[in-house]
Amino acid sequence: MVDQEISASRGIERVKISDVAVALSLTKSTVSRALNGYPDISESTRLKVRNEARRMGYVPLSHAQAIKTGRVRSLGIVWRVDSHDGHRAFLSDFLDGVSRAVSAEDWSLTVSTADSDIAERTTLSRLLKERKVDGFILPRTLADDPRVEWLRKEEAPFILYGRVASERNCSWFDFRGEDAMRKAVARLAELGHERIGFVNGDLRFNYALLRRDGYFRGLADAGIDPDPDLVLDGAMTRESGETATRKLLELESPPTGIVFAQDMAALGAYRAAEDSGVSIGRELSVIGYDGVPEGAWASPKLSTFAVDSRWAGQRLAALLIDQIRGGNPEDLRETGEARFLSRGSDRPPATSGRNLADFINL
Amino acid sequence: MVDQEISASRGIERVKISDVAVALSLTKSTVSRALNGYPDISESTRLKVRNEARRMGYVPLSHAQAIKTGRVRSLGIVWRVDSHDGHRAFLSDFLDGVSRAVSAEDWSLTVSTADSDIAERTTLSRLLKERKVDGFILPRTLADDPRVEWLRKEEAPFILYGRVASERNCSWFDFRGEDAMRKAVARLAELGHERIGFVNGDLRFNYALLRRDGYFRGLADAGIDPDPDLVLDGAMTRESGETATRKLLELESPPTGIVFAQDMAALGAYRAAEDSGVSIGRELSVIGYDGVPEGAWASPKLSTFAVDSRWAGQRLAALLIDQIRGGNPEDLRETGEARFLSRGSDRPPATSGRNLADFINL
DNA sequence: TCACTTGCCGAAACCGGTTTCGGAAAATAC
DNA sequence: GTATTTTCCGAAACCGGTTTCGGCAAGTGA
Repeated sequence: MVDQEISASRGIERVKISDVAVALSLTKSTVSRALNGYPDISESTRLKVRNEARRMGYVPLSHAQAIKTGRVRSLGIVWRVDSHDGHRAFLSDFLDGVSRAVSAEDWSLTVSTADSDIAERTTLSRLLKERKVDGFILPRTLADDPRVEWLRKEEAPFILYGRVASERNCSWFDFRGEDAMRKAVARLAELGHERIGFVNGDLRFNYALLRRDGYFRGLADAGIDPDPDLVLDGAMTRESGETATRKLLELESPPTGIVFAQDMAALGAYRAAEDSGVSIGRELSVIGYDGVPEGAWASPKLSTFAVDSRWAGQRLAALLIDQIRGGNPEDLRETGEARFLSRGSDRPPATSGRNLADFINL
Repeated sequence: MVDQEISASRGIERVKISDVAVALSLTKSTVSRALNGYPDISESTRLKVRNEARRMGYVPLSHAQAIKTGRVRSLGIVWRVDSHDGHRAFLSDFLDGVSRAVSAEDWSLTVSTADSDIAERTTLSRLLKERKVDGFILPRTLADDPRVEWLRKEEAPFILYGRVASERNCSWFDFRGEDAMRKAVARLAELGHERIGFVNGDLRFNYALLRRDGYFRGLADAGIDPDPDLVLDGAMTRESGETATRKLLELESPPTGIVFAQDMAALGAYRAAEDSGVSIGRELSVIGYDGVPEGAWASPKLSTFAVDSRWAGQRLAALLIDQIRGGNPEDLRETGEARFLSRGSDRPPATSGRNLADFINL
């Protein structure tokens, strides 16, 4: 009676592994091994255990498991909030992808934010020391990323969103932005553009180096000599994209088409063009990269290479879990392709001999 | 020698509480109580322990603590990805706020996504059963939210982002959107508008009910009779905002100003206005709510009531931690004020006797 | 001086799982 | 029919902390 009152006031009692064991007249060690698929448990008892556990609503406490296994079944992400907001639009999709992959394996996701390098390092360190996570997904990969060396030293599993120079012992997922840039140049060249500019992001990021290479390969493919005046970098926001575009338009011989390494910068071009009385799509063609939703609301709509952030998150999480389970990091690398969305912002140059009819029959 | 090889191959050994104890010739129980501030430890040993622990780099494993305390020091959020993307822009700021508050207490944040009610319920249940989190932050509060009843039954701590009808035993943080709507109407009325429309969000959400009340109070304040034709709901995206605006503009006696419960819908008005040959800010005034970054890139810039999502996240996390530590849920409620950003989209009506000069001298 | 607190720490139980080890029963080999 | 595996499960240690309990030594009061 007293017991009942106490348990009533405490609410629903958790069912623990020993409860399942008692209900089946087994020991908890047998129940544990049955549920975890050990080979020394007969098929019949395994079934009995599994059914009874389900019936009783037994779910092991993850931290109780972790104390012996050393695994908390959780991945960590530290999201940088200090930089350009270009990537903000992706966060929702990206997290959704990670969450899906993680949930599919009954793992979970721990998210933190940081507004500086040291804050990020501090957070990584804390999550690792407290063992809140078993490994990290690292967004925003730098060309020479100090996190890589540090996490190697700490012997913490991790995977990069983006590739990196020092390849040893690294896993990653990345979209082949260089291919996209190359195709973007090819596209503009086919349309008849001969002066094609390139507005890159911050060169500290590895993707910027790759995309620059892609741009130059695109030029080479088309037999166009590169002009250093047409290449700018450091533009990852609308504001800086606007500035960069203005600069290019003020050249003696301005470009008729510009490839942007990032959509947000490309959207900045719209205002610069408007101010200069240049019409996007007619006097100035623009191709972006990322596929931000705003691109569909610009007029004309921004032609761009869209990346599937949800897919990236999903693959990153799946690959990292594989690695934590013992997979060889260097086997756990994947890349994906950015999908071209042909919309209104890329057209034949106004000064070109070709006209719209030619283009349509292309 | 062999030991050394083994420990070398295993890498850096974790320092555990017993290591600290041995180093100080104490027992681990003493070390534990010293670090956790028990009163039966002398000040001198407390200091010695704290210093030595720091020196040795001791950090307790969170799951090892959890097994006895029952607390994992982690909050959970299930983010809905199936709805309108109006809230996506906030996610980054919101998570940043939560993360800050949570880190300040040495807690962490577990994030999951869901694309339906049952998926959300399943995820909440799993996180709770496995005890991955000690409590939940619930975004997107419905007027009659089933999550509330369910979590009460499960005896899980939670806090709402948004208020709710059944107040018993609930904590929340919310911005007073109703005040903003009221002020928005007042603002338009002062500018001389007499026919003021209202485009609301989905009425299943509690904020929509509150904001509608605010709109009507604003009308009452200004002595304007409400006209049911001027009130629409269900618009939380650009598309639906566009449609709603079109409908209002097609009325026999269209509004000269519209208050939107959400910025994304308000931005849809820009396209509707453009198509109708109506100029925003001259023939049609518009005031939004949310403060999405896109508003600053519309022309004219969207006047709006901006909410500080980072602050919301911060307060929600702090209040929830208080609750988990034993605070009374009903004492843990806060609201905040949305900040008005006066920009270009609200002006005196074109047909008004007042002209711009009057407005400036207002 | 002796009884009685008080301050402070050690010993040990405990949390809820996992994993190792050993042994009984059943199956197989000879 | 006995010896030897094999199959399958129980017993107990273990993971790394926290918390309860008890007791020693020093301090206090009469």
